[in-house]
Amino acid sequence: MSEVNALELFAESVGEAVRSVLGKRGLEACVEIVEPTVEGVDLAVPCFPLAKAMGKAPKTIAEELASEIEAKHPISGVEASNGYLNFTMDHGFLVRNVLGEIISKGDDYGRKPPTGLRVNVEHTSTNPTGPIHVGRARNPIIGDTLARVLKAVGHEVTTEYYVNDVGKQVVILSWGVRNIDPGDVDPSDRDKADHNMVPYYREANRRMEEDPAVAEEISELLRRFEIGDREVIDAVGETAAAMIDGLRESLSEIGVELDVYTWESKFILDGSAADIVARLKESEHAGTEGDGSWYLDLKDFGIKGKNTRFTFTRSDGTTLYTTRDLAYHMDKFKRADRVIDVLGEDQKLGSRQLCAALEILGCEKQPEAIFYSFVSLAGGTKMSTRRGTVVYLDDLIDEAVEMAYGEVAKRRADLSEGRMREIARVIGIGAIRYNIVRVQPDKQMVFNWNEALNFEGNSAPFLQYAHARACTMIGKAGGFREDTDPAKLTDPSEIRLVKALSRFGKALEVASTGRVHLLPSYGQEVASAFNQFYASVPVLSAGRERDARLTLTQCARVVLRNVLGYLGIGAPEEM
RNA sequence: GGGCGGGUGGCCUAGUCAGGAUAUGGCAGCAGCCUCCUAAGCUGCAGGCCGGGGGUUCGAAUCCCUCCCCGCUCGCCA
Repeated sequence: MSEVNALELFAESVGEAVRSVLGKRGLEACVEIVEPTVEGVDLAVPCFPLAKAMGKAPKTIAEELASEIEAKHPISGVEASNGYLNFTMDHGFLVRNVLGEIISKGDDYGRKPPTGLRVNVEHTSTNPTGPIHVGRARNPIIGDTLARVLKAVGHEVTTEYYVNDVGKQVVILSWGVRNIDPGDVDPSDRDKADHNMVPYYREANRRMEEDPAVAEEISELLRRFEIGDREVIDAVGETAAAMIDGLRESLSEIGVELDVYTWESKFILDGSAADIVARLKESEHAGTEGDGSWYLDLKDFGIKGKNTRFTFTRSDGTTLYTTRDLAYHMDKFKRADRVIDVLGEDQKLGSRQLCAALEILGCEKQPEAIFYSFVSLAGGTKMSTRRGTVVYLDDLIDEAVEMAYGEVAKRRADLSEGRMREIARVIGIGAIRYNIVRVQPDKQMVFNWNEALNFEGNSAPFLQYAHARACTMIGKAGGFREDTDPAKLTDPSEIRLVKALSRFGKALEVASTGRVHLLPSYGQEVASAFNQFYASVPVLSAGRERDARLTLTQCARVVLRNVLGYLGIGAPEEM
């Protein structure tokens, strides 16, 4: 069938039709085509901008133009309404093209051909000083979804975790794990590498604050670390690695696997951070306090405020976080054409400083950052591992899976225990991912158990349910012939569903520009349209329409499964 | 105090970049729908000065100005 998307073809035809009647009047106004908000219209052209040039009321213009435009394939109708030219798409064209395209492309429906562009997505990168908590959980979920969607639009994507194994917090943790007697701390609530270290981390912080000797010991470790003392670096690295193992397990639970783990200490050890320092010192924007510390003055780079300085070395000559991050970004640009960083909103200034410094270093490209606001607890409490005000991702997963199990057990007593557990995992974890990714990243979120565990309406289980329904129907059908005859798919619910399916490619494209929060709404739209179709017309017991309706069901199933897939959510065949 | 981001029915949320018709969905509420393909569903009802106030425009949730509230940030921290 057709390789060209029905929607695009239709939009082109509308544009041509309108341009043609305007051309007769000697007008070359650019034609604006909008998505209509009224029922039964597929595309609309507002005539308001034409009013001035034509010296007439928009309403009159619309009527005049409508009478001249001939509704030829694939346009089935043109109407004037309130100053708009309303176009409807030929039903047969729509149905045959959309269903035909889905059948011929299968799981590739909506995907774009390879672009050859290498895109590096850095996400998660949480400090290895504690388990992943819900406050930071947006990061892996947004990052992983973005990576999946970028692959869908044809890019070569690498995902990467930048492990912060340098710095005070991880040194404190490492000190705690080595120096605190297990008897001095309460055991953790969960026997898992990352959770097991939490009590030591809290206790180490407490001791450091209370005991100057401990504080001095930790400062000494830090000094040795930063001048490149192999023994200290290895010890801290070992602690960080154990922590990362725990984090990786949690990430894997929610369907997030990263391709590359890059350790920050690498840039100290291989001298690239020192090289960055040397190059920055040459810059005309560089300055020094005379005590050995160096900074860049970034007032010419759009950094405002009373302090436009970005310090890149301490007075003892050691590097700072952002300096090492510069070395890291230079490294990433050697490996990728586009570099995307998914970062917490607290990194905004640092990211701008990094971009400015990259420019100073002569780097032609800039990383693209996606910032997200932190998730807080009710009442605005910030999540903090050290203070113990925290909901861990692992606990949220357990809770969601347990609740999903209750729901499955309630309605599917016919399934085996193992099968019920399996389905419950996919549903519970899906609910978490969906609930987090559905919100625009820069909007602050307050964690709420009821919402996080919502299994209805705008939720992953809603999509999964529609998908499972489609699967059972096809299973029960026992074979059918593909039929895309438009004459057999005329119910409004069928047309609505086909239209929803036709927008898949567009939805992926939009999501790939960084607006991943729009993909869940698209999925919701498809699932909702499918459920309406399911409720409005019989499928298995239908007469001459049976094959056509099963074909539509099959197409909806493909799209639903793939939307869920791009969201990193499983699509069980029964639930 | 400066910078950046957010403020949309009781609650959550889309739309804001590229201004257009009765502002998108969901949750909770109310009223219905399982002798028929999974009721995690469907149908209907109710609920809004799109934070406040000015302005630009034929037209503003969207653009401009201003004020208010919330978050982040302004370290030789990471």
